[in-house]
Amino acid sequence: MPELPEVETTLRGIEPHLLNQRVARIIVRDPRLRWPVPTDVSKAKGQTITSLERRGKYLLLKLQQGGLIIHLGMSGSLRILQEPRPPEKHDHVDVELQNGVCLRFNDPRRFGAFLWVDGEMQSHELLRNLGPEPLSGEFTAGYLYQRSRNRSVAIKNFIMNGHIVVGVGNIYASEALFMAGIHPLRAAGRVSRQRYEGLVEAICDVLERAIRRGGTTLRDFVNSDGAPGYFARELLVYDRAGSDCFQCGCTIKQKTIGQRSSYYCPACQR
DNA sequence: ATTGACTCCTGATGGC
DNA sequence: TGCCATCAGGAGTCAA
Repeated sequence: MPELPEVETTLRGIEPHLLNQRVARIIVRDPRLRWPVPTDVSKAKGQTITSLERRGKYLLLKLQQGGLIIHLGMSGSLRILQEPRPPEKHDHVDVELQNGVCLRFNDPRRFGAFLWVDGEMQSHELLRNLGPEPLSGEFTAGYLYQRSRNRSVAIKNFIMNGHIVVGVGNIYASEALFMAGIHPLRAAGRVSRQRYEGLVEAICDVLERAIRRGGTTLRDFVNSDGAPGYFARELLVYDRAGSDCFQCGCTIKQKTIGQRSSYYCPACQR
């Protein structure tokens, strides 16, 4: 479910409640996530949370010694509870603070992750080989152009590949390709340098606007207050199959690309 | 090295 | 009401 804007929204929501706070204990009700929640997470007990960061769609909670990696998968969400509340269905993990606040991880589909790292977090296997942050200076047309040479993979899959660039998921990939006028099936290696300029601009623009709206809620995304995001009303193509293209008026198409639904305008995107 | 298919899991929705 | 098929904001893993 959550892409970069939704994870960023979650981070901004939880950070003020967690930063510089001490962990009282971690309760694991159901360790069966994407990987089993390790018993090591109890090492957080008694430690202060020294920083919270986002890397792609991963949330990093750094402690004095080690840290937690949290990924929301398709259906995960984090909530801040100011006072104790009985757990509900799929509330798999709680991080209880000594001041009584609780960070609660809920994930119906259990594709998310809740992991412990002993040493430097960025050297963790899951993070080590990730591509640049799309909203950083490293993410440029030149970079995408160079990485894409001689590659036949569809441009939509290419920009959704976290080893190329992090954080761009199924919604924002469709949106950015529409904004840049690029057909989602076009081979990444057959996109010109100039059109990569437009694509980089589109990716940054759509992600920044989505963050401002608190992310996209299509079905079940909620922020750390339990509120939805409001970017869905600004989507140009995603989930609009059969509707009129806002740009040219012809019909938005839906096609499965790399086992994911993709939306595009066959006239505007080439 | 790249690629594409498969997999994990629960819940919502729609057709019959 | 029930039953079944299909689909869903991710991404690691495997085989070719």
